[in-house]
Amino acid sequence: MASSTPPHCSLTASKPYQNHPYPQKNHRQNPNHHHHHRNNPKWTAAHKVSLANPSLPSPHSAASPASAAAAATATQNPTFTSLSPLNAPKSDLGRDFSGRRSTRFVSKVHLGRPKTTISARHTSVADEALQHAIQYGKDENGLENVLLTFESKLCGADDYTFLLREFGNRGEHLKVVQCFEFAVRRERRKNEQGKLASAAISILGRLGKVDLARSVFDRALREGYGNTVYAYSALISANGRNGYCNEAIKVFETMKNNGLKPNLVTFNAVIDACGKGGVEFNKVLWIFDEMLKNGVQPDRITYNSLLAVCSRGGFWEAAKNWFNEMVDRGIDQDIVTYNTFLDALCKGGQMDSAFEIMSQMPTKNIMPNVVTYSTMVDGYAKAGRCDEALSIFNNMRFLGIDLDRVSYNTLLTIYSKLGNFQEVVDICEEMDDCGIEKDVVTYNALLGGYGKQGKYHDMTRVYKEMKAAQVCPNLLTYSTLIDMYSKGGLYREAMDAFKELKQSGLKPDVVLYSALIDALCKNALVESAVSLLHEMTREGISPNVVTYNSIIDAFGRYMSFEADFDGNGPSCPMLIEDLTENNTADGKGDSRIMKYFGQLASERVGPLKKDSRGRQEILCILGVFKKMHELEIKPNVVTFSAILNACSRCNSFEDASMLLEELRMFDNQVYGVAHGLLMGYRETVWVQAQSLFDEVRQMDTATASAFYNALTDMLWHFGQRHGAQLVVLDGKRRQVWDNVWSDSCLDLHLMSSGAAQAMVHAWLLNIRSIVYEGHELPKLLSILTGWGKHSKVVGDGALRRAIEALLTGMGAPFRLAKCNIGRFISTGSVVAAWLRESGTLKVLVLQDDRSHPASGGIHKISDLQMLPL
DNA sequence: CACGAAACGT
Repeated sequence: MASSTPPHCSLTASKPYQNHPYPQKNHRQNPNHHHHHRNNPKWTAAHKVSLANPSLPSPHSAASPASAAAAATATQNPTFTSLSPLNAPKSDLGRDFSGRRSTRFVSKVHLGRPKTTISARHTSVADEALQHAIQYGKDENGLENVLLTFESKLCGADDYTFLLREFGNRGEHLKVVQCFEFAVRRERRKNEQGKLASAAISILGRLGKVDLARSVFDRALREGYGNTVYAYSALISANGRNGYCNEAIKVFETMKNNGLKPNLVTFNAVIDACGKGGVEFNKVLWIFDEMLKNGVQPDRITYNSLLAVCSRGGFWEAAKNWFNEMVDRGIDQDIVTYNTFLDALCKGGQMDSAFEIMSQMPTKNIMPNVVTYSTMVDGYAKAGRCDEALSIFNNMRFLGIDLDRVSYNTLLTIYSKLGNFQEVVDICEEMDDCGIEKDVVTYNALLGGYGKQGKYHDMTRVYKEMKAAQVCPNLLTYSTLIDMYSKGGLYREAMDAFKELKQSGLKPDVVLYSALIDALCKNALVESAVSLLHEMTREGISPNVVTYNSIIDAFGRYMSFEADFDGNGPSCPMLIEDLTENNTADGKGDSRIMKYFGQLASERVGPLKKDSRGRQEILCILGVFKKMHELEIKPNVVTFSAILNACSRCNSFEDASMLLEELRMFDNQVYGVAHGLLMGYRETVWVQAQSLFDEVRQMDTATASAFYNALTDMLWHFGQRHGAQLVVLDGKRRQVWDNVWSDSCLDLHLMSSGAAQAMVHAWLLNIRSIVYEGHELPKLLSILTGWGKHSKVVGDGALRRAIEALLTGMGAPFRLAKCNIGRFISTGSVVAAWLRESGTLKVLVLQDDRSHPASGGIHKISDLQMLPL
């Protein structure tokens, strides 16, 4: 195990669905790949690159998806640019199946423009039939009669296909089915029947009726006209566009097994399905590769779908490569290309690049539209740059671009998150005025916004309003309600929402379970949390990294790692898992969830309850880690922070080393830095530390500061105080905590206690150098600790007390401000005098308990046990 | 073929 640290750990892959794109597939293109990985020293620059850029699938510069694709192109399909004989016959199905085209038809028809200017393949009789169908075909019999009336005049599959599409445009899925059945009964020619089937499948797919699409397909197969590339492609697309990506891929495989050759449309549909379904990046590469090998030339839509795959996973570098590849291949780029590419950049946090690309659009004669702007607005908001988000939005308004529901929802989400509810109300009114109705996304954003601010009454009110407006709640709605109510301690309401969820027939997903588990964790009901973890697995819902992070964090928080050999602690749920294994009957899980709510509501156990179970719990947490490995759940930076925090709560090196060992299994680089600094091999690991910090800094400040806090706390806790200080200074330099210090003020409110203490020393040393350079200090000096908002226990002032003890301990002349208990103050002259005292420097300078000059040796965790505490 | 909503950390 030790020697096979998984290479797939990604610090930056914080989205659980985001699979790290390590190209298991790529060694074909890069035979050296595996060789390289195994033999590389642990912390090469190569590893760094793979961590820093989730879009780079391997340490190889040549193995980015696009260049992998390019390599495949170059080595396996030299005829890429020419039409290979393997290429399936070019079809115009792509155009034929386009819902947009038919929509355009409708508008043109309705504008009364002469039909001859449209490349319509249907006859005018079909138009007439449609008008009749709209007028008289309201019910099944009516439509049957209309169809019978026109039967003799309607001309083949093209006319019927036209009707199918028009019914589709009107959302009439039952009419689509009826019309298809009517038409196919009257058609003898197999290929015409096939056309009808493909059209019906595609249209039903667009309407979200995958089951109906499937039944049409099955019927087509049974009746001998369904075994065509077109029907399969339509079914793939129907599944893909409705999120049944695995099913889409299955259909794709079946199709090939039946001897059919996928064409451009098929591949486009499969790749598109992958993007929607969040399929592993490698799988997509593999399919794209297969496409090239089969001589099917990718077109604009293929690339747009590939870009969408990147956007989904945040693989912005791959997107960049593919975007450039399009230019190289002479493939036209359209507004969709740009919007998708921009979205990939935004999702990858590359806002400045995105802005640059957007600025170039007009020079390419592609004008940014409402989608472009919404994408950018959302990107800036997600990057925490709300000012810029709002200013982009105002730009869009200024340009007179018509706002759509999505753009309003995006804006609404921003104001909800900012807690600016006056704006939220105003926007809702504006939407009303424009006749844009709130949809489920709007309501979910509102619910989340009010909930996050603790405005549970408003949340309840909005939920009622939602139901009154007959907007059907979805799983996300219930998840939000349950999560928010639980966080607010309103377990009764949470339970009610859960009951409604059950009544609606929706099934809890991993997010909902994770929210419940987190609620249990936050109330120190870790055992219940772990047993719910097993419960969800039994229900067929796989936990992900977020689920585990909650639990690991709770262990770190509530476990005391003191050895306790009474041996009779409550048994660990992990260990009795098998006893409850056969509990899969439907409904049992639900009643158990109800039981957990009851447990939460009873408040018998407060968040301060600490069990002292020692070894038992160590075994339990090790079991949790083991399971995480078994399920191949990739940790992220939150996991690392949670493990480091747990280390800070260990009373012995031994326990901490056990946890660090877990860290090592997850990620050698993070382990290397944490362990190296802890052991005093700072000089050896500092370069690695720098590259690690570079990556951490790529993330948002909350995530980054959490990691810095956790690492520093751990070092401080185990006496590596100089090391801790170097880490916080690095964090300060990278602005992990904003505006930590000025000459007159040190703001510690975002810092953990170890980090804050190390920072106090650093700041005072800095002030001291000002004094020794002969400069005046500001009249008033302050140290802010806040009110414990960021403390593990809200309002307990742990940080304040730690700083107070620290200042007292070193005799620093600061006192608590009278009006603000989170603020220590002093005057410049008093502090300057103290700094000039002979003993002061000595108490300010921090030392490490352990330090080793650079020796370059490999240091094992077992070294820990050899050293004194 | 493009844009929007949820869980972990602070």
